[in-house]
Amino acid sequence: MCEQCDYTQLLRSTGLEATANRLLIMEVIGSNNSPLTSAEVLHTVERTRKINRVTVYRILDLLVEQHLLERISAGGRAAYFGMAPNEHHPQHPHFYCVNCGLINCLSPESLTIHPENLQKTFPGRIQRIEIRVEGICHTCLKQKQTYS
Amino acid sequence: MCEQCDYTQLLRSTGLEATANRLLIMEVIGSNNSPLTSAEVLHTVERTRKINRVTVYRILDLLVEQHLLERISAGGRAAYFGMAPNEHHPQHPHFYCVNCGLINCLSPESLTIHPENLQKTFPGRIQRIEIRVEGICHTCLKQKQTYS
DNA sequence: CAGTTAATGCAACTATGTTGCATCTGTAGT
DNA sequence: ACTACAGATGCAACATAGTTGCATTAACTG
Repeated sequence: MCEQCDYTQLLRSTGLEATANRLLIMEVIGSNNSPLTSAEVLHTVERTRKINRVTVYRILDLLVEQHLLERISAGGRAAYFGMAPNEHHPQHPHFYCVNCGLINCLSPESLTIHPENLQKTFPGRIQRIEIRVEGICHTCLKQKQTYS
Repeated sequence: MCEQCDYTQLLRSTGLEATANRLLIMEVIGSNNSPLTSAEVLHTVERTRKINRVTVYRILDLLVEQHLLERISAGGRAAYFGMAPNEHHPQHPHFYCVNCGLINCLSPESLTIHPENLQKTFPGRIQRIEIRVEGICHTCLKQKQTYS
């Protein structure tokens, strides 16, 4: 997803120490082409370095809070984490396959939204609009005749 | 949210028995003006009738599967349940307050989406598009000067 | 009203995430 | 380099949301 990002730079810019764990987690998420769950992040990082499950949760929370990562809710219970929108990564919708649980990033232009109406009348503050497309992915469609 | 729906009718139309538990759960969700968690449904139903937690989960799953209810993912871990779009209830976006956890239904016209581009190029089947607006609600804005 | 099927209840379990506190690490000041 | 401190990490225990297997009950069919 991101080869152009300098993670150390990104971390420092928010005032956070660029520790080995934080860098590794950003690299794992940044180089994957779709969002990952905390468990997936944990297991991937563990291949490189011993790390505690709780540390992963805490770093993910911290990075979401600092707007370096984005928390994406899928159909299931687990949250997914991807790069937050920045100069290299525009915000984009996600696709969730209700059959196999796959999460995919859709291109930013694939769905456009017009929040002008909403902004006029909504009394709260809007920070982010998440668009989630649900359905059956290409692979599941091919495998199960039931769906076609 | 819904006074015009005949829940017995709705259940029967999907081939499900209209049991007391199922009717009650549909009434609880249908008459609330924002989506509820399974725990909220459980506690509300319990005021009328003894019911098991697992039964609530099973009925909610069943009704979502039959497209009578809609599962909405909020920022937190718990899923929310609301009436599925039907003739009385057009699909609509939801607002989630990241501060207090409030979930609100937005008017169907408040945000419009144009899925034409996506349909042209997406190889899977699209069943539903969920739009979630995240931010800080009016009440939290008023209470916390930090946000303003 | 007997037989059958679907619905519900109960207990135990899994997955995901959280908290409190102890320990370690990295940085700043000397 | 040494010390002191703050922040980061680890560990154990806990909390919450949801699931599964199996026994029991309720509802429909003839």
